[in-house]
Parts: sequence; C-alpha cells; structure tokens
Amino acid sequence: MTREAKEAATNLIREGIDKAREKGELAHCDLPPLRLEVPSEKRHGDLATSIALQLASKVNLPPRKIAEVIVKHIKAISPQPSTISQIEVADPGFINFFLAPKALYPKLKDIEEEGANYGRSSLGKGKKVLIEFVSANPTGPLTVAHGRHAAVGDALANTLQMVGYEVYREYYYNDVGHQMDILGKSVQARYHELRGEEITFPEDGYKGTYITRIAQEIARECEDVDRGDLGFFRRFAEEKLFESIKKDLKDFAIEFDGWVKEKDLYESGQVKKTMERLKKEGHIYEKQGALWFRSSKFGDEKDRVVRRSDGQPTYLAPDIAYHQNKYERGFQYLIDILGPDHHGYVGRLKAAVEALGHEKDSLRVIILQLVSLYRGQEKLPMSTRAGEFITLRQVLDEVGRDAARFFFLMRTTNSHLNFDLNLAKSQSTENPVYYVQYAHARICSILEFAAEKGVEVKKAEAVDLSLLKEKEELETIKTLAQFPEVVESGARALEPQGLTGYLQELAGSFHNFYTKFRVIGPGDRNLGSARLVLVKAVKTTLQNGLRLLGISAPEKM
RNA sequence: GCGCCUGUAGCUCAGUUGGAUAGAGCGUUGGGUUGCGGACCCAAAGGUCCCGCGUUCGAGUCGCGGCAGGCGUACCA
Repeated sequence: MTREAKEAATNLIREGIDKAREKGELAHCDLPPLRLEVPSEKRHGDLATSIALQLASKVNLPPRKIAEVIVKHIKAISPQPSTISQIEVADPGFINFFLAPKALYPKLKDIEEEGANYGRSSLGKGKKVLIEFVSANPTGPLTVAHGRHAAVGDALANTLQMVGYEVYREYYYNDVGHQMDILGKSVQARYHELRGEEITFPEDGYKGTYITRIAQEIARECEDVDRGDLGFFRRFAEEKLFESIKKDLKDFAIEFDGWVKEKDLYESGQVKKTMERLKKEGHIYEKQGALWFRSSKFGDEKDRVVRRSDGQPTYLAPDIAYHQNKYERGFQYLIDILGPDHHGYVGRLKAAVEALGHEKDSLRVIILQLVSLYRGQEKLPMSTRAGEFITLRQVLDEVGRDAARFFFLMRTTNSHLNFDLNLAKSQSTENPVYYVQYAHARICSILEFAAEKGVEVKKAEAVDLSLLKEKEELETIKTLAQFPEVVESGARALEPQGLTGYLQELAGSFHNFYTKFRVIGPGDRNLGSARLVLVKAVKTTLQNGLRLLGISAPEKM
C-alpha cells in the first residue's frame, strides 16, 4: 500500500483516540503500538487495525464499542484526507480503511519516472556488504545444491543492492589440504589405469566419471608426465574443475566480484597475523599439545581447536582469518550462505567475529537447507565422493536457466527443497516463471501493436488517469504500489522468496485485467491512453522484479 | 543423549511483527475469446494447519511437552 495512505490512516487513528479521550469516552491507558496491516480479504478494505481489540481489556469496554467511538471522532475531523474514501467498523472490532482511487494514480507517474529504479531505496545507507556464497571446493562439478546457493546468493545480492547497500559477491575455496590431495590421487590413479596399469583406486577417492575425463585430458595434452608427481595431478585437476565451475556459473548468469582461496590467506600472512592477535588477546590457549580458540567465552558451546597437536591447522584457523580479512577490506556487514552441514560452524564463526572486536550481528549466516533429488518417486543419491549426483549443468540443459532459478527461489531458505527432475522438466512449460514472463511478453506485444496502429503512447502526466475505474485496474495499481515494500522486506529478512510470489500476483492481476478489457481501441481514446500508462507500469515493475531474481524478461516467447 | 531445520489440500510449497471465512501452482472436474498472444481467464471439488497442554480478547504463527523425517554433534574436510 502506498506510504502516504498508511501515514494518513495512522494519523487518523491517533487523532480519533485523542479526541475520544478528551471527551472522556475512552479511558487513558498505555497505547499499544499502532499497526496497520493489509487485510487478507479485499472486502475488509485496504488497511486495517486491530487497536480496538487490543484496548478492550485495558479500558474495560467491548472492542466493537471502542472502534465505533474512535471512528465517530475520526469522521468528525475535517477536512478528511483525500486518500481515504471510507472507514468502517467490522466485527469483532476492526477498523477498516478503503483507499480512494485518487490516492493510487500518482503511483503510476512515479513508476514511469523512476523506471528501472522503481523499488530502489536507501535502507542500506551505502553500507558495504560482502556476501559469500557457493564456495564449492574444486573437487567436482557444481551440483543442484550449489545451484540453489548460486540462485539465492545472487538474488539476495541484487536485492541488497536495490535497497542501497554496496554489495560485493565472493567465492571462497579450499585449495590446500586433505580433499585436494584425494582429488589428485584419484586422477593419478585413473591416469595410471589409462596407461594399462593395475591400480588400487584410493578407498576414499572420488569415483565420478569426470575424474576419468580429466585423466584422459592429461593423457592427451601433456607429455612427459611424472607419474609420481601428485602435485601435478592435483593442480591439473583443480584447474580443469575450476574452468567447468566458472563456465557453469556463467551460464547460470552468476558473476562473482572476487575469488579467494585458502592458500592466499596463508601466503599473505593473514592466518598467522590473525592467530597471533587472538593469542595476544588471550583468546587462544594450549592444551594437550593443541591450540584452542576460547570460543565458549563468546557463546559457542565449547572451545575449538585451531591447530592440532600434530602441528596442522584445522579449517577453522583460515576461516577466522578470512572473516577478519573481510572486515579489514572495509566491509561492515558480512553474509555467509552455508549448507545445513555447516550449522555447527555458525557458533564458532560468530564467536571469532566477536573476539576480533566486531559486532556479533554484523555477520549473518544463512543456512540454506538441503536439496533432495527425485526422479519421480525415486530418490536419487547425492554424493560427490561416490560420483553419483546430478550436476547443475544437467539441470540447466533440461529445464533452462530461468525456470531453474525461479524453482530455486520459490522456496524459503530454511525449507528442504525436493527437486523432482521429471516434474521440473514437465513443468518447464507450466512453470510459474512462464506465467510471469508471459505477462511481460504480452505487454510488449501490446506496445508493438500500438506502434503498428499508430496509437500514441502518452506520458502519465498528459493522461487523465482517473478514467481507470475498473476493479481490475485499481487492483493492479495497488499491487504495483506494494513492490518497494516487498523488496525491502526481502532485504531485511534475507529472503528473496517473497519476490517470486509477488511477481506471480502482479502477473495474475495483469492477466485478469487483460482478458476483460481492451488496451488498444477501447472506444474511448483517453481511456486507452490511461491503460497504456498502466500497462507500461506493470512492464517496468515486472522487469525490475525479474532482474532482481536474475531472470530474463523476454519480449517474445 | 544434545543442537538445528522441517511437518499446512492428492503433489510441490506460500502464509510478514499473533487478527476476520488458512492461500497459490500443479493435478482433477466443468466452463470461457467475432478483438491487443489461449503459455491466458472464470468456477467447482479438495484441510483434524502432526498430536497435546499453555499464554492471549484472538494461535498455522508465541511457549512447554511429545511424535515423525532430515542434518549436525571430530585434534574430518
């Protein structure tokens, strides 16, 4: 709903209560916060408040009576704000406001003027935020789960940008350590196998066929391979896998601003520096030959090892250093998107952030829940190790980028996602994303038709918008008006999912209007002009919303 | 054992800081355009919001206790 209308209604309620108190018709008491909500049902108006229900027990009067008294005084105020056309009391004591169409029309002008900026706000105040997501280690191709992370992270980044944050997208990966050694050994073994040698494949090795393919590439591209040089196999595999990861991301329309690898953190001295600082400030101690971070002091369940007794650092050490590094680069607000297998990690990360003197809440961790894959009823195994998994690439090829992204973004972050390949495929033409895109394409088609017919598309200010009186027209404008709030609440909650629902609603509102009324040539030329303004506003808003989700807004389908 | 997530229509899922008769898509059934794109529109059927207790004027939403599924709980990565 428009902000102005909300303000006007809030003021009216406040005045009404004050007046009632003056007259002694309402006892004085602490006033609960005045809240206006959009009723779930249209017949309850555009804005409603339950203030009378909340006051009932405090002033010892039936809620309906209180509402009536307040409304009586509101109605005595003059002049009445022009944005509100009707105020009513409804059982059991709600006060409902109906907006005047007049309050709606300026919105269309705003949208026309703001264009691609419609929905932008300054909520973020230019704060620098770093959002880290995907961050898959290069031990295999990206999976469907990574796809979900990519889609959510990117949409979130776009949304935060829209509300005035300065956003940086980063991908972090571990390029040293045990996992990479196993990767190297796996490729090495396959290479030997190709050369016709008897091998024993490493027990914990990666069994996917992509490992064999990499070995084949080595055989094809490299001469003089030192078969015992594990480092060579590891580096080669890492490079190849990264190439494919980057290509997958590119085809999924995800662009990162930065890539950070674990090795950098060691080589730049960041790990050492950060650990020394923690040590100096007494947050690290030695026990049984290992170094421990005193994370329990900052709310974690227990202390954590940062260097094992054999002298090897755990993963926590570079992770702490990495987060410190983000702050040192000037970011004030950090977002990590992690899988549910990392939820035990959140406590220690937050503890580290606090120990290093940053506000605990400046780090927000989103735990994106699991993706389970199905093919019909059959649940598919998802193991990178075993090499049995569906890649993001396969999904992209089967269902397409836009549908895949929409599918990932329709769910809340903390609900498990059941991804049925059959369904995704069969729904590729029934997918709600096409419903939204279709609305956009239809509007483009209308505008094209207008051009063919030589119908002039006028500016909002040159048009009599008050001709838009139909229920469907007014509903559409109301929906348009909600867009900025939807974007803001998505940014606040770090949930891009609200936007997908909103776009479906807006598209529905438009389709509904479209099937009933003509835009080009409705008889009244001025009415046609007004409808063109409306339709263009829908187009702009659909585009803006789809852009935030990273989904295209096609002119033809 | 302990921690986190989930449980809402046949299926997949929404449901803001507690509000009125709990929603959408798919699927099912039945309708709709002398016209700007039928990938659309309208309608019907479909519910013990997992169970119980509590807080409240009011609970799908908050609290406590259960049940079920998933994921964690390492000097693993």
